[in-house]
Amino acid sequence: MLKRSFEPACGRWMVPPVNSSGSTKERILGAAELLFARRGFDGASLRQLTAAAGVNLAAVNYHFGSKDKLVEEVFRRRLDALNERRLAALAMIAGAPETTLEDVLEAFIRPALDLSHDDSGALFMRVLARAFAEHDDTLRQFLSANYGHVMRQFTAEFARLLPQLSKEELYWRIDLVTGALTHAMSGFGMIQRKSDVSEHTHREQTAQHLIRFAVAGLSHP
Amino acid sequence: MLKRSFEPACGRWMVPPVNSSGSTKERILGAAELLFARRGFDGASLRQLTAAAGVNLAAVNYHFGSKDKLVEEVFRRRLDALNERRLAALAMIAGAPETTLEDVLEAFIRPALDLSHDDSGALFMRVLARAFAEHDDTLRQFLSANYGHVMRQFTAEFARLLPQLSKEELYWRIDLVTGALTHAMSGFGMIQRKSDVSEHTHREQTAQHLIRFAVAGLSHP
DNA sequence: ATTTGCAACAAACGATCGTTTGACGGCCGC
DNA sequence: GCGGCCGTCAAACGATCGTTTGTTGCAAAT
Repeated sequence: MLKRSFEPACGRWMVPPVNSSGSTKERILGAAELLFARRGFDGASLRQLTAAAGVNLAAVNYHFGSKDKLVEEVFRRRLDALNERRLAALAMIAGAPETTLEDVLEAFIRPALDLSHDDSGALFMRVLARAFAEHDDTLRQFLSANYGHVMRQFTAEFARLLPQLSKEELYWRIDLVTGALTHAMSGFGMIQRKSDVSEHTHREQTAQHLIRFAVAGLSHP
Repeated sequence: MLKRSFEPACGRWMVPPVNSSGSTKERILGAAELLFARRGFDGASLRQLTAAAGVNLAAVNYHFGSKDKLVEEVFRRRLDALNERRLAALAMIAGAPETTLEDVLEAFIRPALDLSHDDSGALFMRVLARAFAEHDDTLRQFLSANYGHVMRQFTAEFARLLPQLSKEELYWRIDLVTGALTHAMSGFGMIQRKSDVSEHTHREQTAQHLIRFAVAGLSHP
């Protein structure tokens, strides 16, 4: 396949440094996050993955049952916490008369921003973006079945704050915001930020631009 | 891997109907577009691909040299024509005093819209969206080396029409617009449009929403 | 002390991968 | 008619894939 980025030297494929901390399960999940982000779900093999995690090849099928189940677990581990915090933040402001669009967007984006403060969390954002682009039916059904209610609650609040928009118009705009958001978030954990700004301020800037952009896109006449 | 959509019956994996028209090369390119869109570059194997095209397995390596070269050719075939039309449309309006943001966005989006009027063109939009999400270095370098000048010319025109924005601010907004655009375009060729609107009007609506959304996102205070 | 159960391991399984090979047939210029 | 090229084909190549197996070490329970 298209030459992957880090295989030139070191024999067949270079193995990221072994993360020697944590249980076997956690080491696998961490390595999976890294390699799924870099090479995709198909592109990352269990052999690379287990080598990077410093565990035996059979450990994946032992602890997770299959590669597909591992993929689902990678999502579940992050999304459970992420969406819980999103809903908590939304609950603080939903329905209040002084709530603004910015507040709702902040409630949605801030937890993702916090999550990506540690490196592996940032990698997960790229995994998530990849999943969106994959258009894989099984994966989409899994995500919509387990986390669809989150998007539904946020949509309801958007609808309250934008009563002038028809339901269809609102869906269109939210969909486009989702695209921009996914695109921006997937940039986390990349190298291409300006080297003179810290990763932290880069993320903060991203969030600020994203929120102002989304407000404009959602509420334009 | 994650169960793919169409393998339940028909033995191992179902083969899309053989496109019996055109040369071997064109049949391969057509089938590649379909399967790369559905299963990704890694996920689509040459055996599925050649079976769908109704050609021999060895034909890919004979006509294209390798699978990677085939991937590049899939992009080149569409992007050459697409970006030529984009630049032509831009040249008609660039620099003119009465040109609006909508005009420039229209020049960028309309050729993609026209391209996706035939089904395989629409599929290519999903392939393109996938490539964006892949973050594959080789593929990105190929795209930026061959078609980077297009984005540069459009950026220059955006800069002219939005003189109040700093260069950095403009880049941010264009990046976010790109995300929304990619997201929306990748929806072409999908099943999930409302069944009571034709594919054609669906694309037209998408473009209209997209342009208005992008104008708001680019020019907000 | 013995049994039970869990986790890790090397090794192998059959399947599928991208690619290469060598033979076969049709078409052209000579 | 005939040698040379070109496109197609079945078959095979070695590599790598996800998964399974059987064994081992070890700690808790009996």
